[in-house]
Amino acid sequence: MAGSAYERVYAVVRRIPRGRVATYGQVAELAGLRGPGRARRIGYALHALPPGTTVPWHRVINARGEVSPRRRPGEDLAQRLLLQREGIRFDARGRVPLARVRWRPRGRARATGRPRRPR
DNA sequence: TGCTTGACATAAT
DNA sequence: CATTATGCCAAGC
Repeated sequence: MAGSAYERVYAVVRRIPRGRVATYGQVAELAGLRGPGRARRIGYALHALPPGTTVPWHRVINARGEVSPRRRPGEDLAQRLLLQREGIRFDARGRVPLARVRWRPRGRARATGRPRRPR
């Protein structure tokens, strides 16, 4: 039930508006999981989603602005089509301009389009 | 109970 | 800018 790390992740993904995308790291941070490595769990959580879910999992992509290459060929392609269907354009390299389509949650948390972590 | 894999991220080359 | 190597944590077997 609610309270699980997965539920928090799903809750965040559900807030992603149509036509916008979020990165795994961004979702992880918004879900309360911070730091490197947590992003990996986001993919795991989404993969655990049951069929027929209402969670817009396809709006979650990697930090490169690219659809993560998955083990099953074709799945990533389907994700790309879903995004294109929402008005998101991909360039020849299969990447999306994150600066333009990245979801910017306001008031709820930071993750403003600023680089996260100075080195 | 312990090892391997994984829808990633970051730093280095 | 692309690729390679390493780190992190949890779930699956």
